[in-house]
Amino acid sequence: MGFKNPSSEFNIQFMNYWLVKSEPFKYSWDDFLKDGRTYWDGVRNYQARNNLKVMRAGDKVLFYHSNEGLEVVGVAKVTKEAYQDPTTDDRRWVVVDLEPVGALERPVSLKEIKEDKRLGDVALIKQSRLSVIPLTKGEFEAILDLGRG
DNA sequence: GCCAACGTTGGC
DNA sequence: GCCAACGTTGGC
Repeated sequence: MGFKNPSSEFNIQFMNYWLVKSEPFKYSWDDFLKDGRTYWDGVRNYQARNNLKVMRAGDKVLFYHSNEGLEVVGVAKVTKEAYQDPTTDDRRWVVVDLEPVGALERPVSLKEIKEDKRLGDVALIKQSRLSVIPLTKGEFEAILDLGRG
């Protein structure tokens, strides 16, 4: 999404939207709030990695609790674009930095997402094992909408 | 705890 | 390049 002007550093970029998964017993939304900022490490899947690589500073990211909770709990934003994953020497893997924006007033469950017509194509449903998922603006806003209670 | 879905690996 | 075996993820 978006396009570059190759003749300068000027970079016109549309906002992109994402959803990332975390198992709350490993790294929860509360841990994230406490840290105030984190690098999103541990991605070891090429498709998810490719998604990390095209994230741009300012992109909005929904924070989803997998395995336990099974719900979207908050919104984050990208504060630093992809760089070498500091937890490995393997050059294939990258992280981005994320900062919390705010919790949803009400968590949005996987069940609700599945039941919402606007969200029928979300990879969260179609590709349940992918841990970094692109969303359209409409999908992102639909989830925020559900999170307003 | 089980199992489906899917990615990766390795033998051929 | 195919495919079986295996490992991992994540929902139930």
